[in-house]
Amino acid sequence: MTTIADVANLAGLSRATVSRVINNHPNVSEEKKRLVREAMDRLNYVPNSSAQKLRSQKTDTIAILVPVLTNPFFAYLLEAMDEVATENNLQLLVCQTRYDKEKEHNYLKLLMTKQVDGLILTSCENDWNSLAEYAKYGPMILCNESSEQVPVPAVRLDHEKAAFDACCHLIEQGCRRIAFTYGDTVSSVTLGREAGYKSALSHHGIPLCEDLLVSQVYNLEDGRKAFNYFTSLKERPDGIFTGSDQVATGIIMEAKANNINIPDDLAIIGFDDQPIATVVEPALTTIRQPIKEMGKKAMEMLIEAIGQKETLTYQEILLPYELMIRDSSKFKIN
Amino acid sequence: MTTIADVANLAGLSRATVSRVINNHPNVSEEKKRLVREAMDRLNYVPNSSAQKLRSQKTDTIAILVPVLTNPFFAYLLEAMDEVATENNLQLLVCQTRYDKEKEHNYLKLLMTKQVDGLILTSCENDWNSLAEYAKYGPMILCNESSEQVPVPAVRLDHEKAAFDACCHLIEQGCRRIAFTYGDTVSSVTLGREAGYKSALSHHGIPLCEDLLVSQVYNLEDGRKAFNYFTSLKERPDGIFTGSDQVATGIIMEAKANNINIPDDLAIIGFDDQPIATVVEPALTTIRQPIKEMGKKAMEMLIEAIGQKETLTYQEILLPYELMIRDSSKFKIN
DNA sequence: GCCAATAATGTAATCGATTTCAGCAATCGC
DNA sequence: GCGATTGCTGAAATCGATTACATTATTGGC
Repeated sequence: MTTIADVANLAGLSRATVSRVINNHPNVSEEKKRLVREAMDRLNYVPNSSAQKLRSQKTDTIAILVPVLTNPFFAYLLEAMDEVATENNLQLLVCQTRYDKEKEHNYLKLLMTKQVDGLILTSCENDWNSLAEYAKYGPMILCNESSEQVPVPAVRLDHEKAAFDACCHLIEQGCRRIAFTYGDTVSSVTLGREAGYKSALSHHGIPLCEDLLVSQVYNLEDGRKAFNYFTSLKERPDGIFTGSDQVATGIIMEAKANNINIPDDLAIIGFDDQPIATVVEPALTTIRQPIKEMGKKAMEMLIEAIGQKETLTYQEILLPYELMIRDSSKFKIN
Repeated sequence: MTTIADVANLAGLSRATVSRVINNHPNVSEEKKRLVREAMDRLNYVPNSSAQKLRSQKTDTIAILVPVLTNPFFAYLLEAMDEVATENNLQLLVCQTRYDKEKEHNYLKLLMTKQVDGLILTSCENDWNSLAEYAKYGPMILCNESSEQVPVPAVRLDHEKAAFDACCHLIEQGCRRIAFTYGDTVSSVTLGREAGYKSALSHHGIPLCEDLLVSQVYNLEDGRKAFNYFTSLKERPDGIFTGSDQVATGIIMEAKANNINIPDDLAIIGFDDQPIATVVEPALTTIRQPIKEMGKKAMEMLIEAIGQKETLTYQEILLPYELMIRDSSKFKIN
């Protein structure tokens, strides 16, 4: 392996000068610059980045924690973050937690071990206290999730309000037994949506029925299962607010396979407005999140935080959402 | 920041001993182990990984180059790789090239700068020669793509044969003017599929028509555009073999919006058998790739290559595929 | 023409770990 | 009871860069 010393020798200069050329320091004569460049070319030299990181105490790498990449919501979020990151010459370390506490813990340690300059959390399995612990070691931003208990800024949308709107829409369309499916029990996203769901019900004087709340529902396949669970109930729901377009799509497909009419027998609302929402038939009513802006904003905030070196505080940036009303929830009245 | 020296001081031992405890070396007495562990706990010590990497000359990190994460094919591939990687205590550096030559170059440099122990390429923008150049610096595996010109093993399926089968199927269903959409022009995937497409046509004595070959078609939206291009032709195709389920879905949706009957007016075949293939109506005929096995296999081979330190050679592992016949291509006859 | 300021370069310390080597103590075999 | 082996520990070199400081050469002002 060729090192900076080899280059210095070949160029007949000191390592310091070579380093200055690498880092574009001023005060290096053109003549020596040329010599160094030639030597670097001839030796096919590339600086060892572990050494650079160790010495300079920064990594130019940012960790993004996502539960899974196969959920398009997170894929699009990552894409947006990646855009901003590469513009700023930062690398992205993509970490899939798979909704696993321990995996998440391990990835959070990246901040402690100085393997990354900062970290963005898009979902959270561990409790907020332990998160706050990690936040001491380096800048961190919450994106999608949020908690007042953590001294960390958050970029997200108002899931409570969004869920409230979605459920009110179902009620206005005539639904009276509304189910709610979600993924994680501890996530702030879930808690917000659940609160919105419940307040919409009580706001319209509809009693809450625990049978209609289903957790651990993440993807298309889970959606199918959820549908079958609901049809197994004595009193079936006539509307479902799901936490994801994938789930909603799974429900619709299984409903069709079972000759249940959507939306007349069962109205469905998804979340995210992913491409699949307009592919499935009937097209899915859903809540559009400004994913791109969310990812960009989170990354921008992190970059600023890294630059400033000040300790972060709790702060929330709420982004707008939009209820996209499509056929899966329409004309339930009459 | 607390270092190994701080721990050594507090424990009243040398740095060497602390290091041994960290790395689970034998020949450290239980007594000292305890002392070290206590000191580490008390100081909240975590080893600095840049220092570890520099000294040990390995990173336990693997770079995966994908064009985009929003294409589910790559998302699922990554998921499979991630599974094997985490089992082996390896980190994944996910790199999105966005079909950009320069970005790809930069990511390939990770191998030279020793930022990663190995690298998997799932698509390739640059020419094979320059790739071979990078391959000198560390182990590399091609996954999905392949080329005899690069001394690197490849895991993929036989795209030529798959495309041949797909097109023969269209022909058997009665299609006579078959279009072909693909993404990149230089990719080996495309070249293989194109060859299969052409040989299927000539095998059945169907003339090739350049109008029916369309490139730079990647996603749902591109699929819609492609459809509109095809309908603008004087002689429209009666069957389309696309390079991706996303594209095929876009075509189907736009066709429906234009009252074109699928498959009677236009038969469609996708590629990958992504979830969306069974969501769209009519369900999409497509070629199922064993994505999970492909990702796992590629990662396993890379891990082995990293262990062995031998120079790699050209080698191909072909995985089986399956033509999933669904409604988008059925019953064209009569 | 002299002194101060500035530019260009080198020396050596440093980042935080791992690992070789050597030293010492304890154990073993006979 | 003595030499050989084994187990445990520390001193110091090392990985490959960056950078504070020192040194020398050059320029500028008056």
